[in-house]
Amino acid sequence: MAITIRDVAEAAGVSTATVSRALRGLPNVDPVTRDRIAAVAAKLDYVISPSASRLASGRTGSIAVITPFISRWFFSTVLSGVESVLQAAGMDLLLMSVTDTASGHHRLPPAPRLRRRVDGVLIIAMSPSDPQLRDVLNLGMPTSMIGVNVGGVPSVMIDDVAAARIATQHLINLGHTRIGMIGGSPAELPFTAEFDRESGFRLAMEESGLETTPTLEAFGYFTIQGGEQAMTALLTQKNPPTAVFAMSDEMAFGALRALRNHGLKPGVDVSVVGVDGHDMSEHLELTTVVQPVFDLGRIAAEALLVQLRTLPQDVNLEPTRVPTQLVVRSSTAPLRTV
Amino acid sequence: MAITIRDVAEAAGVSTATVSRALRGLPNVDPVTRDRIAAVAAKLDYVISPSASRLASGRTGSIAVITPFISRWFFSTVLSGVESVLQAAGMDLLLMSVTDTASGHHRLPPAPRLRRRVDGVLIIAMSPSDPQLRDVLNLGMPTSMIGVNVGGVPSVMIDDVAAARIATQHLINLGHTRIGMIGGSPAELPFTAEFDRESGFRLAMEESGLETTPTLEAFGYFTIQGGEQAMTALLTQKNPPTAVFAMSDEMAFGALRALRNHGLKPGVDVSVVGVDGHDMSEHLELTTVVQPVFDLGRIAAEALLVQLRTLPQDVNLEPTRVPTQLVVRSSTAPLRTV
DNA sequence: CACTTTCATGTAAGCGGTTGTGCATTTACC
DNA sequence: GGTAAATGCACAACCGCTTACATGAAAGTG
Repeated sequence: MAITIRDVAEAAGVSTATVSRALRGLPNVDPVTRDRIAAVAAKLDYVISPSASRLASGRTGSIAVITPFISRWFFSTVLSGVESVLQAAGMDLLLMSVTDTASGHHRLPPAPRLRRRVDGVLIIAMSPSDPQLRDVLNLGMPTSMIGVNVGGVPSVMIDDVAAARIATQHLINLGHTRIGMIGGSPAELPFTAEFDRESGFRLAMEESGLETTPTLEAFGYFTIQGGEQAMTALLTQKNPPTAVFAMSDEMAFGALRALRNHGLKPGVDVSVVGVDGHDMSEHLELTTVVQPVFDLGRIAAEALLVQLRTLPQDVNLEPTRVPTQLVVRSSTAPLRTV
Repeated sequence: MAITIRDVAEAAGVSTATVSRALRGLPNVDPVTRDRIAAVAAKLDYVISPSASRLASGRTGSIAVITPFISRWFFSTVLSGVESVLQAAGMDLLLMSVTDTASGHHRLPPAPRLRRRVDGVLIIAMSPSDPQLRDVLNLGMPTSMIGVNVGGVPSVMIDDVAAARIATQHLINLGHTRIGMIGGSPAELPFTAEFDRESGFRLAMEESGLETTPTLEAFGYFTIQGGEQAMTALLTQKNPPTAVFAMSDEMAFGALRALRNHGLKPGVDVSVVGVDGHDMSEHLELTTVVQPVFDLGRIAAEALLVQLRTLPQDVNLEPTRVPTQLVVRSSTAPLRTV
């Protein structure tokens, strides 16, 4: 049916072995022969059979990307960065989400679907304590992680502690002392970012001798809706905060909305700062700590490719930290002196 | 090294053929034998080699998803819907973007990378006249498209003409007569949606005996930024519109921002309506024609799976239309009588 | 010039499954 | 009880490529 390497070999008057070597650019092939083979292959419109190549070589030429969400801004932007690198490298990108986007419940665990199927795995922001993550890591295949800190596995991330600290410090510098926090969730499987950003928040508060009170902390589940509810909860306190640190821009968006619903102006009545550098943050005038999300994906993918060509003992296990930047907009402003 | 089907066969005292049939649930296997084989396979922790299976059977068990963008809301949401179906069906999802997200220039065309690699292709919102799309369709493999209308190829989409017409009619019903439009781009490769939404807009205007003037039409390139610039251009006309139909929510967001920058209030000074039902549209109080984006992906993926199990002549080539719904929010309001 | 290297290519044994064919052994039927 | 059909399973030929090893020729060496 389709053209095989044998057809090319016959047409070029060589063996299939030579065709295989010539087409893959291996050494020890006469340049003249190589050109002839290339010409014949092109004329016959030959394309290699990936299945056969994979079976024979043991390499799949594909990478699995495992992510808890596909359509959320952070995840799709990371994915975009990953894809740009893998496409350039000629690698296939297998996309697998870990949770059911529609119903929220967990799907088939990814680990069994990975074995013998991909050369490496790229994991986006799963919880370090997620058993599914453990299963994947136990596979022992080349792995690269984004925003997850697990010892002994290469990863790339921002310094979440520093990011949260800078954001909080910014509020403190503006004169705020009653500062609230909108976190992720009280669940037992926190993301690395969630954990670290909380630390950064507390650290900044402590450094300035400010108190953190549980009543000024709420959970927004990293969604707009959740952020709105969290902010509403904070605003209905007896003594509401004058400024709020939200762990993500999307929660901050919700917070801004809650403010508006209460007739309050962001930056005037209550300051809000987020973390992410979401596409819409500029549009909504949100002060935020911008992280290079596309680059996070790009760098992690590149690290994985390097890993595939490197001896295990030479792999860099230290987390790669990428820089962040505080971008101040009108959602934060000096505390109004009453 | 790894456990093969032969190991399982020996341990179970049968031939590899029987193991193969048993594990795949094929008929003509004694239930007792099947159970024994399943038990042995589980005990040995056997996983099939996809490469070998693919080579032998000719089926790859994977679907390529081709999309011009990964991180934009519409595309990542569609992708999410696609993924949910393919994952449930045990199919591998190969993600390929067509344009270089970083630099904007075109990458390797997808067609050569598709041959012998996937069982089917799913295409999201490419231009019907894109030569790359032609190349892919010429491959003659099972294909399903989302938001693209090309004769003879199964597709799923909303009725874009109707959606635009309803949105425009809504503005007309509110008493507006000077109605502007923010379209995609003046490029020679319009998306189907772009083309049809323009038709819908003109149709609604004509039906009501209203004039469309080129000076009240601008291009927003389907981005927030572009929408903002387009709206700014419209506002600086001698006789600016009192209402604007934007072809997408993201452009509408930009339009809202432009209004704010000019000290104008959406719904009070100028009404804005979009199309999409973007996550943020509720948050920004944008009136919009909601389309079920996740379902678009889900339905297209299901149609593709059906196609893989159907004779070519039985494939439904008529575009599947999914319903939309106008959601009215405060960005649109009756024309202020001066 | 005899001898060792190097280089270009061929030979053939896999890689790990799938599936058409054939052969017993049951089961069904009259 | 004899024949026909159905069932359960093994045999073995692939699927299309990769790669260790073999081979012969050309090039380098003292």
